[in-house]
Amino acid sequence: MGVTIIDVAKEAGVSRTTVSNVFNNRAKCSEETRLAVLAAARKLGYKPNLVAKALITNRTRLIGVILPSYIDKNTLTSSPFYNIIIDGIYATLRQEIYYDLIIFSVSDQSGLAQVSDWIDARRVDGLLAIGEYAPDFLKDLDSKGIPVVFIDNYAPASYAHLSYVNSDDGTGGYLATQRLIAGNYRKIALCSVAFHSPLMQKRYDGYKKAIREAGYEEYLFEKNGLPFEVGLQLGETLLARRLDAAFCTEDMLAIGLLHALLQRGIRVGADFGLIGFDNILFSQQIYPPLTTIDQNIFEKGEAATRMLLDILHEKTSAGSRLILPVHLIERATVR
Amino acid sequence: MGVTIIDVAKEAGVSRTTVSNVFNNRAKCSEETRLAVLAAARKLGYKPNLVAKALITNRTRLIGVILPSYIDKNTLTSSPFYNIIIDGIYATLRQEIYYDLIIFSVSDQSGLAQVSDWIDARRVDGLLAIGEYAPDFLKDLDSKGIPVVFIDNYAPASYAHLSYVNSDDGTGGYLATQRLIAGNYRKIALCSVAFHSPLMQKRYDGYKKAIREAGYEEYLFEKNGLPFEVGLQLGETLLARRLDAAFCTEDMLAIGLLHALLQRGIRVGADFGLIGFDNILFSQQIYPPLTTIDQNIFEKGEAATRMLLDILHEKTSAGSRLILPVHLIERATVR
DNA sequence: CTGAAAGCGCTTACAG
DNA sequence: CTGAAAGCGCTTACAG
Repeated sequence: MGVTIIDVAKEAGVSRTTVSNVFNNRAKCSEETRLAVLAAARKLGYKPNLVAKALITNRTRLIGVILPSYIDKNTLTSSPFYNIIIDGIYATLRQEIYYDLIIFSVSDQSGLAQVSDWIDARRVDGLLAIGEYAPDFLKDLDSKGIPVVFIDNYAPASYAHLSYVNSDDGTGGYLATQRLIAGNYRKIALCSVAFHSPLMQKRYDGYKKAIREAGYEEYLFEKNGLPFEVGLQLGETLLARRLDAAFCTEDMLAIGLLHALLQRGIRVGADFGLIGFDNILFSQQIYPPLTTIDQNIFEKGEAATRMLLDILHEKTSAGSRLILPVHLIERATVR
Repeated sequence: MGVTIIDVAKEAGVSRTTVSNVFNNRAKCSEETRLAVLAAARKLGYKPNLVAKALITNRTRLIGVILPSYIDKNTLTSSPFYNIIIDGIYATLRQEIYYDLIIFSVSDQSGLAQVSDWIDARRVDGLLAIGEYAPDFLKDLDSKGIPVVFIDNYAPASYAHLSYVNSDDGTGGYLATQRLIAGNYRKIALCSVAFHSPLMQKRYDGYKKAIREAGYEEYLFEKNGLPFEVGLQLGETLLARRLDAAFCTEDMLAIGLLHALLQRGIRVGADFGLIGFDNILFSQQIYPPLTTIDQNIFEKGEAATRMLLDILHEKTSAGSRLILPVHLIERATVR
């Protein structure tokens, strides 16, 4: 530590400008000096200081990720969804040297102001945000002058500097419900957490459409809380109401429900149809494996990151929108 | 953006030193000027620039986390363990204002050099590292002059600047095996991935001890790969060899095995005893819920972070070691 | 209690 | 092709 560009310049017998040029391969310099600089740097163990570089260039090469963790303190633990997204983000970022991630975890709505300050303090180059936030916060983000790409949030459409990538949630809800109808189940529930969010409403729209087309009746079960726990509690309710199928708006909810059903000796698939949404890894690891709507979460993370990077490099403009396709994954919880 | 400490100083009619003092509440200044500075800052929308601050103070308030992802690109997705750790880290960090996390994900052993450069470039204040690494890399980390705290790595004991927090792995293996013996199973397998790592050897030691005390025979099944997949494949093998119980050195392995067993119509618990290790959230969400060894992963993340922070604040010295207790969680996969 | 000055390690016009 | 100089936004002795 402590060896700076000046030391390298002295050692190589050139100016610091030249050293800087070599390291950023900007101005063309003779191969001779280039080698001399590199040799001096290696000899001295010189490591460029990104902090100093960030100060002068006004670019930190830091991407902030905003995660809503007001649902539960243990965001990552309880939401497999976020993990896949983050894996997708990393996979993309790793291809660009020296872009790093810094995660801002929003513990509650009142913590939003703190996150806002944090973003300013760290001077991140861009932002990736997952999920829904208060309108004021969106407005605040929009005013920061850095690109932000949302995942699973339809609101950015009304802001000039916010972009988003979402999945085709409506079609997902439709496909799931249609499959249940095709499986000859009669009383098909829609189970949801955060039911009133725009995202869930789209999934509900799909359900509604399929139900109407079949001339069936709607059965809505919505409750707030941790998805798995809600699913667990819903088992009893659905059985008492004599439902024989359920489309759950997220996998963890379906997995909780599956647990409750299995516990009561129900033969899921044969006697009760169950479809989730997300296709998290977990959904195929449980037994019986869950039939679900795949929304390519990993690719969603990749796409959002690619979009942000493109905006940063001015290959795309802010305010872009992308909707990714979904499809049904047949497994064992539907006959 | 763009408003600096100088603007605030002008607006408040004081020097920048005073503004700096107010924001870091260092030197005592009159309440009057303090208020004036704060008012000016608010009026102008001043946000301190952590990058500039980091350059001058030589402290970035950034903690690096090193994650081994050479097992699988999708580290977070496939390893619930890491998520809990990271949640624990965040929970602790959030209590200290302006400490952030930057994650270095090691894609393969050859990527180690890159991670090393990265650490230097970002000038992180300290490091948290999870899992096992090549000896050369440990040596390299040790030489960086910043504190690093390991989780699940026994090697740091031989380095002056590396600390660690681990679980009582030996006792865990012992408790699990003992419980299986008490359940009257006769042929108890030990299933493991990364069997030759020091960590797994400790769990194996516990197994061995219990098996010997009971006068039983050892049955070792080890294979490298993704834990869940290995578990899935092991089902057939164990059944063919007429084993009637298994202690799996990690939950995801046990969950894969459980899946394979259920698929073959085995009544797990009644006819086959199964115990995992970790107590990830998943282990209680599956059906039947998994009997396992709880190692308090969340608290491990918290403890490691606390330790790092204490070293950073010179309340503890580098080279510390902490072993956390484990205990058996009774659930449904053992009779 | 407050201010003038030096400096952290880099980049970037601008000359030559 | 290479160098001298200014400056990014802050902190920190040191005077007063």
